Parts: sequence; structure tokens; C-alpha cells
Amino acid sequence: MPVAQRLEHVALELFAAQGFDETTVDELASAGGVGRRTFFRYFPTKLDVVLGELDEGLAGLVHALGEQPGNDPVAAARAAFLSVNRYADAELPALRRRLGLIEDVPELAARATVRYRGWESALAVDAARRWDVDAASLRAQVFGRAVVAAMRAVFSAWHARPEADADALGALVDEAFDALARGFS
Amino acid sequence: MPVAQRLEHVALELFAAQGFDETTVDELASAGGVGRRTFFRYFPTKLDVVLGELDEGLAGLVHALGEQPGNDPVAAARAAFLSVNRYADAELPALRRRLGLIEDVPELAARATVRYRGWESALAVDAARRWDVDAASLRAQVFGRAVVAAMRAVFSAWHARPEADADALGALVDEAFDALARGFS
DNA sequence: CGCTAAGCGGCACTCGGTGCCACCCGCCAG
DNA sequence: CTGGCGGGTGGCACCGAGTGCCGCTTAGCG
Repeated sequence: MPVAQRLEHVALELFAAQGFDETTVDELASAGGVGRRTFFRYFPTKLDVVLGELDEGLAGLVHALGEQPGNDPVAAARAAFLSVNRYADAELPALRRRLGLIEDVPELAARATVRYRGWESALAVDAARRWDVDAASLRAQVFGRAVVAAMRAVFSAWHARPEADADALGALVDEAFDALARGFS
Repeated sequence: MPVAQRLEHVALELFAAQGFDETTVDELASAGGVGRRTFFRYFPTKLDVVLGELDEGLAGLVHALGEQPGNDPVAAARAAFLSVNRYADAELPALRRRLGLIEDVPELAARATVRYRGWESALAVDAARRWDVDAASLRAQVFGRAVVAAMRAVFSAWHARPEADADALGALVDEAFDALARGFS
């Protein structure tokens, strides 16, 4: 097992057992069988052990957006999100643990939203293209941020239901995008 | 001038002059004429010097939401935001500096979004009440987060226009809420 | 005049994060 | 076989944010 993956696994274990703040980097490193200095070579920050692959999604999202036809950004974003967030059943428990940590530890939630900024602007750019307006236009910017906000709500709702599976996630995504498409009035 | 206010003023000065990360708490404290330990008695974190009063808005927002009639959450939220975000001309430069810092320094942006969580849930609760649904319902949650997302976009757009005044801010708020009300499809 | 209570701030400590450098290893050229 | 060479490693010293402790000053009051 590669070092990074082992560290990640061990870290989620320790965080779940004794809490994020209560676990020092020294513990993570020695539990992973490496030196503290080496730990920081694999993860720039203690926070990044938890977030890790969450933003690999960005490249995938951009790609998926590019493949969607039509000039309805909502439909495109919905399809892109559904295609990017396809999880195998075996991945769900780890996903749950990650989401739980991100919701509980404010610092992690904060760091996660920074990651989402890339998504927001990618979505804004895509919407601007389909609407044929400037990407800096307020409507496009609001769209990008609102979509990410909706996705945060989806993950939060999914995490709150202990037995929700991958299909349930898809259903929630659909519901959220319906709301965005139709408006709130 | 009270200590907290003086520290805040001096801090914004120093951050603008030499950057956020490049300014240590020691500098802030001695520039404000207090000891380092005292600084942390007024601000739990270096970050909070910048964000400071930003979340005093929460209590005001909740109050303003409570005063809005009708069962359209978008209209209520729009009115509440307009009433809370009434800035005097003299406050605008300070607001600009704050917004600039929050946009530029990722750590500040992150911390700010944590503050917004209170707004998100307040808005969700209000919407749930007007729609007569559960506050935990996905639609209400998406609404709360989308509204805050839209407000972030508004502040960002306003900040990007160097000569925008308080009226321009109101116009942007209206535009953003129109988008949320009508939907994006 | 003495007592008390509250704000102040020095000191020492923990922990996250970084720069530097010595070390160990496998690899390749001579 | 040997002598360099390069990458991964991790120890060490350092910085800055944040915290607990405690002694000091000072203002207020009986």
C-alpha cells in the first residue's frame, strides 16, 4: 500500500477515534510509520488528509461540463455532477466519514469551501458560455456559487440519512437542481 | 478610542501595507499599544480582526427576517438583506478594504464562510416557515445556502467595481434575488 | 488607608508548518 | 568492484498562532 494512502487511512481512523483537533501530526506520522517531516511531504496540511481527493473532482467536473450539449446550464451542471459523483458502494463508508468530519470540524468546512471556489468559477464560465454572456456577469457568478451551495446542501442531507445509498444521492441531486431551475418564488 | 476599535483600524492599515500573512500578531499588538496577550483577549484569532463586525449582521438579519410579511421567502430575504446592508458613505472605504482582504487571503475567505453558516440556517428556517415545510427539507436548505452564495457573488461584484456606491450595492442585490426567484433555466 | 476585583501583559508551552541538511538507498559509469 | 549521483527520508532548529498561568497595576469602595 502506497504511503499516502496508508497515511490517509490511518488518519481517518484516528480522527474518528479521538477527534481531529485532539490528534497531532506526530501521531499521524508515527501511526503511519513515517517521520513527521515526511508526512508534510505527502500532505501540505493536516486538513488535506481529510479533503484529499475531494478536489480531484474539479478536473473531472470541467471535463464533464465540456461534454454536455445544449444551452441550459442547469441541465449541463446536473448531468456533469451526476457523472462525476458516481461512487461504488465500497467507497460510501469512507465518503460518509469524510463528510462527517467536514461538517463537524469548522476548520475543515472552511478549507473545503476554498476548494469549491474552483468549481464555482468553472460553473460560472460554463453558464456564461451557454447563455452567451460575460463570465463576470452577476447572473453567471450567482449561478456558479448557487450550484455549489446546492451541492453542499445535497451532501449534508445525504450524510444526515445514515442508510442513504448512491441512488439516494442521485435523487437528492435531482431535487436540488430542480429547485435551482424553477426558482424559489 | 476604545482598544478593540483601535486595534482593528491599525490592523487593516498594516494588512493593506504589507499583507496579511506578513504581519505578525506581535506587530499588531505593539502598533496598537497593547501586549500580545491583550490582543488575543479582544480577538480570538488574527483572522477575526478583519471579519469582526461581519457577523453582528446575523442578529440583525434574523430580526429583519422576522419582520417581513408574506409567504415568499425570496421577497423576505431580499428585503431583510437590503435593510441590514445599509451602509453610510463613510463606511464604504473600510468595507472595501475588508472585502478585498477576504477575497485575496484564502484563509480569510474560509473563515468568513464559517460565519455565513449561521445566516444559511437562519434563512433556511425562515423559508421553511413561509413554505410550511420542515426546515431540514432539502428545498429549504438549498434556499438558505443559495441565498448566501448569491450575496457572496454580490459583494464580490460590488468590490470589483472600484467606484460603485451604496446604491449600486442595492441594485446588485436586486439583480441577484431576481435570478434566484426566477430560476436559472 | 487597606481590600478587592478586573484588566493587563509577561512567560512558558503546545502544535502546525517550513527550511536546511545529513543520511541511506538503488543505479549507472568507469 | 568502486566511486559518484539522485531521490526519498527524517532529524533538527526555527517561526508564528494560540493558550494557561500568574503576578502586577489600578480603580473603586468600605
